[in-house]
Amino acid sequence: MPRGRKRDENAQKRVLDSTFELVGSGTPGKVSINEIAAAADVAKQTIYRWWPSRTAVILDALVVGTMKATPFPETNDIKADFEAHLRTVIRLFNSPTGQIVREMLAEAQTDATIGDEFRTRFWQPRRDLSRARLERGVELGLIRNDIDYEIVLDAIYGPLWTRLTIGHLPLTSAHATKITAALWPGIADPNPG
Amino acid sequence: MPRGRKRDENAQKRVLDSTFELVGSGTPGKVSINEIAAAADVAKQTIYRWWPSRTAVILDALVVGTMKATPFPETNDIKADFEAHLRTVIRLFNSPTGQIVREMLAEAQTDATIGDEFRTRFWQPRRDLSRARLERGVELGLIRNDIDYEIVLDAIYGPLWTRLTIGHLPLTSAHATKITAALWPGIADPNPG
DNA sequence: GAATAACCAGACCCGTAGTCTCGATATTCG
DNA sequence: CGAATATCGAGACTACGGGTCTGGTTATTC
Repeated sequence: MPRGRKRDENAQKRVLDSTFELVGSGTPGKVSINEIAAAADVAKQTIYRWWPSRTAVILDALVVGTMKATPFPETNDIKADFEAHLRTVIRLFNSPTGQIVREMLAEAQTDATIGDEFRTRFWQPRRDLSRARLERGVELGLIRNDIDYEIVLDAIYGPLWTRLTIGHLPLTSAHATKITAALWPGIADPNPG
Repeated sequence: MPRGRKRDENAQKRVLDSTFELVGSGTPGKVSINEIAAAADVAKQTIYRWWPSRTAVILDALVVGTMKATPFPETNDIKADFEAHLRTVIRLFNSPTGQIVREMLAEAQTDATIGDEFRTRFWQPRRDLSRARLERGVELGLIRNDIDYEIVLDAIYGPLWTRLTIGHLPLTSAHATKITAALWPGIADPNPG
């Protein structure tokens, strides 16, 4: 048995919750570690004992707080599945989580390590799910077997990503349908079965 | 005639050049104003006399250094025009300019004012050109007249933007062709003429 | 030659990420 | 119980960057 005082799991949770709340609340400007510590009612040192940097805390808050937020339905209507999935992503991007994603993205632009972690822990899992669904569609004969998966995935998520990060136009759930509709002619198998 | 010493246009140019060079060189981490001042051989105060903030300097360096970098060819083959345009954008994103764009994007995520300026001075001009080209295609009967321009534009630039900012996969000029090919079935007028 | 405004150099202020110290509190083992 | 260990909170401290201010100098106009 390890000696010494036990780690306060509750404090850890308060840190992540406060981080999610503060960063996600759309407060203009960056959220400082001091603010997080104060909001979580925790000493700064306690944060740095368990996370290596401010950004690591935020990424954890993002991943933990989004664990089960973008499910991928699995029916035989793959197009409808994608629409439904995109709607959940859109809802996510318009929620506090979207704000946290933007913050992580910002950090990732000038810190390659953060970029790696962001991709590994947030981006790739969703993308892998989506790719698997495309592959399944090919098996079922619903999707052309000569598509370039990575290109199609970029085309699916790219529009959402662009609106989230550029903010040139709002992102509404109607876009799930519009994007799917725009892409499907190039994806659907013209000779199904 | 205004009294006093004239503004040193050359110093201004050195600032923008040094900024472009430093930020674009892919040096990991942020470039500080002190570094820019030193590289441009200019006093820090001289920079702040002509620009309101560090970010404003970088945005200026971006816009000035990219003025004529993404031309849009105009032939009767609109699809080919788009491919050519995308190739220039891809080349741009893979050049030092891409690094500067990422830096600006990062700042824009936590500063709405910067976001506005970035959109107005960098993003929208290219997008407007592109939209005009789409509209022309509709006039010529090459493009469906029921497309949602904004959705199509997002679909065109989204994949490039995603690869630049996420970096999950490399962005090569071959993507210009692939993206256009993937989108065109949903764009081209099925009954041309 | 006086007034003006830019220039360089560098001190200075302030806020933030991250470290360090210290005294208090849990927990385990003997 | 008491020694050893590891956490905790509080807050001082360092390092550094954005941005301001001061002061001495130089160019320009009247």
